[in-house]
Amino acid sequence: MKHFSEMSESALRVVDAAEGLIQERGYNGFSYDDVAKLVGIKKPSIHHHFATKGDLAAAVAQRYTHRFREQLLRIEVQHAKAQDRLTAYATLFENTFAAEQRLCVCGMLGAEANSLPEGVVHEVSRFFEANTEWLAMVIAEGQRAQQLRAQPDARALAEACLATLEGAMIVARSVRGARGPAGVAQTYLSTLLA
Amino acid sequence: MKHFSEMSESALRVVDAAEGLIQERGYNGFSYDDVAKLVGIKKPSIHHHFATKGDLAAAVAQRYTHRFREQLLRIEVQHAKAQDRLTAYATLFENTFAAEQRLCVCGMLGAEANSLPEGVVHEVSRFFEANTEWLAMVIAEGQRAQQLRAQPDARALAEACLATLEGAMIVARSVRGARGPAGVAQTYLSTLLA
DNA sequence: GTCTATACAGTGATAGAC
DNA sequence: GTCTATCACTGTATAGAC
Repeated sequence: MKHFSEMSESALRVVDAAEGLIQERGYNGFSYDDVAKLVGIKKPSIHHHFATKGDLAAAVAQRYTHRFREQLLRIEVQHAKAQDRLTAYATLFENTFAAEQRLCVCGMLGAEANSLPEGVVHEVSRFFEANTEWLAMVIAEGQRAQQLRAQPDARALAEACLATLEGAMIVARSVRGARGPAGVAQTYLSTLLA
Repeated sequence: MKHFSEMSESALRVVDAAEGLIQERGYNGFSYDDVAKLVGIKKPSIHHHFATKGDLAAAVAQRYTHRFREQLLRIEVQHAKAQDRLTAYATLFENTFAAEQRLCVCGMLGAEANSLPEGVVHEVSRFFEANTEWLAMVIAEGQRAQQLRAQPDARALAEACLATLEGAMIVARSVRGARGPAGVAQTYLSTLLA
């Protein structure tokens, strides 16, 4: 697959449109024609940039993961304490959700994983693994600095944290008045504090 | 909508098939023809039982919620301590997931909520609300009995617990070697203990 | 890089016979 | 309750001109 940094401007506009559609309706809920209408070109022009729908979705997931990792780095630089880093992490999900109840691209694709082309699932798994690894690092550091309770091991807590945020977006989508990911994460975070 | 207790045997076989398909591929990932093939009848016969796809999905969600509530009652009867009840609760999700990585029906539909007929979303929200309410009750009782930490309020912990389980199924679906809902829930539960 | 035209299977849904 | 036949439409994808 071509890396998004080498894509033409048109191709990137296609990725932009597809990303929003995946977050709103999922892989099985949008079509090449939906993308074409959003970008302002015709359906076969999309195929020129991405031969198959799976290629397009994989590109969306790849760029999403890349951008997410950049945000994680930025959080590491801007915040020193574990609780501040985790709060900023939750804000990433909250900001996504605040925009028209958009889901995490990989949360949506993860749910659909069993009906997705292999290449897409691979990109999704990379997203989850990168997030778990980063969270485990942050939590382990916080435990060593005695900012967080030392109790369960960092990797397990990281998995639980990621699952909580992904799940919170999904539940909040259909329950009127439910708290969004930031609120739920705050509850989770409070159980980790020393 | 007709209640499933008044449905014909054929209609129930249709609901069985649709339930499995929704858990595997989601609302937008299955068709009337898929259901017909599983049941062993033709496509228009499905329409005889459920006029629209939305009607069918709503019936699936309704029955799923009803059965889930029965299980919650059973847990209340069989287990007295909060931690045992919560572990049994997590086992419900684990059992679902253990069968071919099946998702919670309402977790899947919740992700797709923005592209679903209104009636389906309503049933999904009832599922989440019933679960949150039950969990809040169990947790509040556990806190009063000093089996759980008294720290954050029971309702917030209940929301976090539900989100964690729903999210854990989704993450585990695309990450090879990730722990399932039971494992992740155990981590969450350990942070609640007194 | 974009277009028109088109192939071809699948979609949810309806009509009407048995 | 199930069927055959069919509807109008949408789906992904391709061929080939500009």
